[in-house]
Amino acid sequence: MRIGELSKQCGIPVETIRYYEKEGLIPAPPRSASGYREYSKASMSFLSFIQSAKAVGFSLKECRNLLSIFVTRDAHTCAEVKDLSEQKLEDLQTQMQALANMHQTLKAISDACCGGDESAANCAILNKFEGSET
Amino acid sequence: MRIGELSKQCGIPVETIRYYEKEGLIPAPPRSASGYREYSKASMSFLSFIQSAKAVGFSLKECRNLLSIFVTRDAHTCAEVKDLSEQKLEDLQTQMQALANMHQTLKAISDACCGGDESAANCAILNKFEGSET
DNA sequence: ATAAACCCTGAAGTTAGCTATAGGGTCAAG
DNA sequence: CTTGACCCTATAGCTAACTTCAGGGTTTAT
Repeated sequence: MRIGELSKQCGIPVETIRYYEKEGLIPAPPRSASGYREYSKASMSFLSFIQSAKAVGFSLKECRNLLSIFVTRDAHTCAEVKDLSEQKLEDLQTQMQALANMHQTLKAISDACCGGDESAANCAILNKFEGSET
Repeated sequence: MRIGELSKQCGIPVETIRYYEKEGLIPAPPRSASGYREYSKASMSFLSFIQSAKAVGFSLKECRNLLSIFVTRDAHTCAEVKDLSEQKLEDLQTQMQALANMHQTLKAISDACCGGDESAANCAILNKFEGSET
């Protein structure tokens, strides 16, 4: 299968597949006589692995680590993999908490504003931004 | 006040202050005979405005808009300012929802793994990443 | 008067994850 | 046999928000 076909199958742009190869996420496939990449179905596992891991918040760098564990999984433990998952779960919660804090703060600021058609000369939101130690 | 002093007062690096000026967030201050920027206390309002707005999730571009409204606030309405706040509140919620979805998905995947010291050859997490349409 | 600490500009580098461009070779259909 | 779709490489560009660097002038304290 050539790169265009693989791209269609997994919904990842051709350039992105080549980019992943360059970044060492997926192995370089064999080439045809004319230099075209020739992929097997196994290549799709790698790409769907990346898609899945990205979808739950892993960075490409982290995907690369996960993939390298995956290909040598006999030499790794479940504990190791689960640790990475749980670390990421914590990351996600930390990020959610940060957003929640921003939301709460902004909500309080926003609620103090009348939102009317009068001039913003004394707008509570602008005043808060100017003066407070938010 | 020179830039180093201003930097110390508001806790923003000197380079960042110059960067904000270049990006049009803060007005260019007058210069001394030798070309040094001379700031007044009013400059601190702008910087703390930026800090506050950034802290609740506004991008620098959005900060620039907010600041331009701020400096001409007599010609703007509370409604306009509040609309921007509420839009940002929605943004934050959307981002939180996205993170919550990731967290939920990863939690389910992670929970399926024993986390033990045995080989990851059949690790549920790796299997999910490889095979599923998460 | 000299050294440390400060200031200036303009340009380039950083991170992440691509996307686009230039310039060229290959393959399949009609 | 040529046209269009496909493939290749290497390099540059994109966004965001800075940070660093190179090279040079100024102020302040001793």
